[in-house]
Amino acid sequence: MQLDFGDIEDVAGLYAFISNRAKICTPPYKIKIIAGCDVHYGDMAYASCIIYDIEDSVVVEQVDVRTPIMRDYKPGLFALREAPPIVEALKRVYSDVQCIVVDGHGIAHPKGAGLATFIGIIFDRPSYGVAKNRLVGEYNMPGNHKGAWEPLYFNGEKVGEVIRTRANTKPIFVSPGHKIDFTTARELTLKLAKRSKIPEPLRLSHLRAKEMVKLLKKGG
DNA sequence: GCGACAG
DNA sequence: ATCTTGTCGC
Repeated sequence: MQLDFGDIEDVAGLYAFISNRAKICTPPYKIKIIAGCDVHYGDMAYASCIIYDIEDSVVVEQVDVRTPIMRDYKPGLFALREAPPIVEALKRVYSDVQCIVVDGHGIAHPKGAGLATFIGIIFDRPSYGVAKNRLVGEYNMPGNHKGAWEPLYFNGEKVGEVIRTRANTKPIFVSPGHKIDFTTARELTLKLAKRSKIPEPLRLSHLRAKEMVKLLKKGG
């Protein structure tokens, strides 16, 4: 599959390709090992992948990668900028990852193909997205207690959920990327929201990616 | 034309 | 996302 989105000419075709292959279904196994991936930017793109054991609540592997920045950020085309660095990091993961969670949306996207969907299709694994802000869709504000949630609708279809993973804090937007269902994504999200409203693997990869920018700027 | 717009 | 310290609040 074409992974160099740097100079893709048929962007619409690529999004249709990814969107058409996205499947929403229940994983045939219990997810124990999950990968959280995030990217930060400096002179280059710094991607961090944290492999987390859900049952034992521990990090079992960590991968850092640095790649050139191929595109600017454009709402709706986030995956073209963010996916390449994450793909490079995930290719170097040794563990047998059963699910991938990324900072962004899954099918809750104008074309039904957000970053989480791209990553899920590329690696043919369950994936979902956790975003701090809405991109598309309408919803009602969930109650102010941990676990409260409301469906997110777009074009008459449910595309995600707005979940309160922590009281007195803005809810987050969770949507399936590929090979996962709403309930599984929600349960994983709530179970992994420990130290912050953000799922632990994502919170840690976020911190690590930010740290990399700081440490590897000039030399490294 | 105007407002919205993942990170 | 990034440029940026201390500070208010749970």
